[in-house]
Amino acid sequence: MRRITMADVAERAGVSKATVSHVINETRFVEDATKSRVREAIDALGYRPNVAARSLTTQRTRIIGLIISDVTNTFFGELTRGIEDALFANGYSLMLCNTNEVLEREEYYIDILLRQGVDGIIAAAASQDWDALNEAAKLNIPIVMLDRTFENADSPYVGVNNSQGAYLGTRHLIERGYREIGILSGFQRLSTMRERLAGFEQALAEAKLPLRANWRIDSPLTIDYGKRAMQQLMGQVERPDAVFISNNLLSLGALMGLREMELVCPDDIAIVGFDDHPWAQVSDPPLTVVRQPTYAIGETAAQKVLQALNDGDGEVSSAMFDCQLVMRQSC
Amino acid sequence: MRRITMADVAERAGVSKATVSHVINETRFVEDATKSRVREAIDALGYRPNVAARSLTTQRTRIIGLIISDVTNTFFGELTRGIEDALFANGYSLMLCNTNEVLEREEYYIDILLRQGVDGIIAAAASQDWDALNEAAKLNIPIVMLDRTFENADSPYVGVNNSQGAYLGTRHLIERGYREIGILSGFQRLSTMRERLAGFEQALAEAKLPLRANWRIDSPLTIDYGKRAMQQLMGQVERPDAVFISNNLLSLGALMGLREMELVCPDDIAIVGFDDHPWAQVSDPPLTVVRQPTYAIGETAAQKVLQALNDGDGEVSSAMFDCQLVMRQSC
DNA sequence: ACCATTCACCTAATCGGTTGCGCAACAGGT
DNA sequence: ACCTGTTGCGCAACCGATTAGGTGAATGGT
Repeated sequence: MRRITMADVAERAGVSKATVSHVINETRFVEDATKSRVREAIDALGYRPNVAARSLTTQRTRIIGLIISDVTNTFFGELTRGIEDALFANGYSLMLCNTNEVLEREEYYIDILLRQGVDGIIAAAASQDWDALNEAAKLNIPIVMLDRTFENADSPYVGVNNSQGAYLGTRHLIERGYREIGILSGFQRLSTMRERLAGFEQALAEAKLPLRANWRIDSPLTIDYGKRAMQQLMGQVERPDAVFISNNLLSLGALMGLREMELVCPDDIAIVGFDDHPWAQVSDPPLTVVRQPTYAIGETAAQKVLQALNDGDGEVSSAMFDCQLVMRQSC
Repeated sequence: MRRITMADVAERAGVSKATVSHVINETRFVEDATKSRVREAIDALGYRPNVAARSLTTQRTRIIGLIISDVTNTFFGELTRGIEDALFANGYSLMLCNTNEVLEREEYYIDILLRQGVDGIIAAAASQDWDALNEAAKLNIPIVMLDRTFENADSPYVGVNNSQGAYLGTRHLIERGYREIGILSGFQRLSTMRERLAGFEQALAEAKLPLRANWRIDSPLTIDYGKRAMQQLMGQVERPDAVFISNNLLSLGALMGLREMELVCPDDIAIVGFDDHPWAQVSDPPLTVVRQPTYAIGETAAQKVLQALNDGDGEVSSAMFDCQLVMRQSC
């Protein structure tokens, strides 16, 4: 059975395709009688407009591309949900590109999205300087940097004030009386990691506390590496008595690592993590963390792209949220 | 600056659009010399094929729609990752539709996906009988039911053997010596919940253990309801000494509920949960769970749609994975 | 009664690719 | 020299919508 096209509807309603189109899009006045004949025909035939055909002429797809590194991470899941809700509310769809933090895959996806003709892109970029994205920006398609950004990015950023967050967490450790403080972080090519380290260092500096080189461990942002990092940290003769952990997967891994070494938190080492997670409430011990308003970040990012789409050439501003300290029992 | 089209490339290479198209798609022999002139023109101009135009004639989009209820839930995140990886490997893209378990949103999305002209749909349906989906199946677009299915579904299913899993978990409780066993479950309109309840009941029956009506609590699948359910369960005068929990969010909520009541697991109540989660290793206590091969399920689901796409009319089979018991310390 | 508007809708070009059909040029056979 | 077959590629219709421009009928003013 052939697909039903606008021509079929037009014929059945006894009007031209143009009129059908105008009824559907409400782009021109059509008499009530005609309008309802068209609507009736649409229902009767079960007509569904073909998006590809429409996109071809309008040059718009009502699709937004999202590039993230790991849907599995609840943090990104929550971001995605915020984005999706906002897009849904505005009649846009979401094309999900999960890169598993692989650079080539990022570039490949950018290309795909451009071919696809997405109206905008929201990206949590893994690269430190993303030519592909900047190129896309030149193509005049709005881009929003999510969670992370990079030096020469010329697109608005939506995320948190990472240094403020790290500062907050570190200050908390200091106030609780810890003096020997280390940090588990990701690699410095990620803007988030640079900023969090900066906030951390600032807090230490203000308290005139030194940071020993071997108390700072940078590793890939996975549970497994978090475990190793913690074990490396605590395997040393001179151990810190507290640690700030810049990422939720690292925190989780760290807890596993401690458990394996039969060390207990916070007695052997206190922890403040970054990013909250429902399970952090029931972990052993419940984790004190710096929380980001994740859903809101996603929502805002989506709104920014849509705004750029609607406002035409008006510059779209960045948005930086503050973090919040959630005290539990890991310090 | 105007978009660059195939005509531009053709002109620069001194050939016709047809030839350019054939070079790109390798659909017809083209002399090496010509071929490289075309390729050179493509690079020089930075030409990118327009997907909408292509879809219009080929009637294929190389997009697969995924309908799930909650990207935030790591379980779905993992499924999504498996699906995305498989699609990526085959040059397909993913359109993500997050329904937040809202029925109208599901139906709306189905419609969107059909308009979009997706080549296939993978759906974790919340409805018990999904007319919209069956209708789509009639439209000849391949559909795969993910994780859940429903009575009159005429599409293949990819997921686990839920009753086997629940049976496994419940048996374990029985073998550990528990006799007063309850169950926290979701509503029975979800196939997964029906099947898990069945497996649970079978294990009890075989051990000639009764199930008290008030030891079975069905609730929405959220952390919050998990908490309430557990508190309701344990607020009774006659308490069970063990409970099987059919869903990971409920398990998490249950742990929170216990904590609030200052009850300890497994002393006051033993738990076996469904679905593993990295955090379950470091929770207090580490949770014994029935694990599903989540990533593989997603991957398989994607492969099934692709297979349906390639094989034409060959029937695509369902795939049912087995669950596995992961013993930790909650019982 | 006639011309100018306005109203309600139609015609046809267009978006950017794909693809069936056909053609010119050349090679090979007789 | 002529016919046939093959090789490599061009022509143009088509996919299904949008939209600028135009047309006939009805209305209204003088």
